[in-house]
Amino acid sequence: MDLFVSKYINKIDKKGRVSLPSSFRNVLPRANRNEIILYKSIKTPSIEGCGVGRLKEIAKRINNLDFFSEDYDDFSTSIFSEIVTTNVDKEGRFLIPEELKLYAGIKTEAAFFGQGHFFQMWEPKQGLKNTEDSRRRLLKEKKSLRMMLTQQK
Amino acid sequence: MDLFVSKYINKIDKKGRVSLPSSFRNVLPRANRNEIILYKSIKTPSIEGCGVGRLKEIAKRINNLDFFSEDYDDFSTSIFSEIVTTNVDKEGRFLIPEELKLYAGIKTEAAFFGQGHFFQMWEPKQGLKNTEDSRRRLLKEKKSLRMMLTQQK
DNA sequence: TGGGAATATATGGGCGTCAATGGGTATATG
DNA sequence: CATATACCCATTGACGCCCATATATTCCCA
Repeated sequence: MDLFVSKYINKIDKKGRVSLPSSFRNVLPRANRNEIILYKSIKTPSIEGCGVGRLKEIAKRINNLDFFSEDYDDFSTSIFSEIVTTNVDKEGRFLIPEELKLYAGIKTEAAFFGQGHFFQMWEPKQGLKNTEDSRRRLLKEKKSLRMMLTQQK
Repeated sequence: MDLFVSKYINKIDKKGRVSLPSSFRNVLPRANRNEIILYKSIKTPSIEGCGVGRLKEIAKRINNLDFFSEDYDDFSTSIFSEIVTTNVDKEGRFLIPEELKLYAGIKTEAAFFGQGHFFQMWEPKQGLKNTEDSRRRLLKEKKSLRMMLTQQK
């Protein structure tokens, strides 16, 4: 499986380390399995993460913008300076930068939610509430959910 | 990782030295890890920097402008004639030329902002404000920032 | 197929190494 | 000779690596 799926709740130890769920580690390419990138989610108080390969794609896209435009600077600043890279140790653990923990309200535990090509980290209670909320929103429009799930390519 | 990412705030000591963040040093090619180039940002009161290899890329960008336009001369002059090279010592520190420090209003601390293929140095408060402003501008067009981050290949 | 052994995962902690910072001294350069 | 800059050494705290354990999972063979 090369997608981030399912959810896990892991503890943060005294040193601030937290285990990246094993199934998530397996999504990372073998070459860069010891480094991930993290950044603040745009729409929610959560942290998003993924492998470094994705960052290189983003870099390519930004590089294609007009170098002398204001958009270039805005994207470059908002993305590259806000992204942090973190090393995953041999046991599969990593450190969440303090600023990101604050942003997500994470203290002693982190909830990991698979999102396909990336994953989210939430303060457990808020994260679970968010899943309920989004499920509820979807069910309000049952029709579109059914379409989404049954539609063939 | 071969890109300048994340942000750091480092102190400038009595002698005027400041540490280039370790992760930035690793972006520089092994061969020229003790030399970087610095120049005034065209659009903001900040200093931009990168490895010497990047010079060719800058030249290419400027060359893509219309040769007979006023912009061509302006960019060419403002950038190339203003570039200074600086040595990074064995501890990873370098000196910021006085003129550049004045231009950016940097005194006792410098904030480093990763920008992908180069980095920016700001007076910390101004730099943080600039990031906020950038993000605010982009969030007005939420769609585009989200696209940049999540779009697949 | 049942049960024990081997393996993997999440977690805890010791310790060496490295990054950021400070300062002394030699060397260069005008 | 005076000032600037590079090299050397030292300190502190953070982080990575190693080792250890408990629980969960998989494997394998009788």
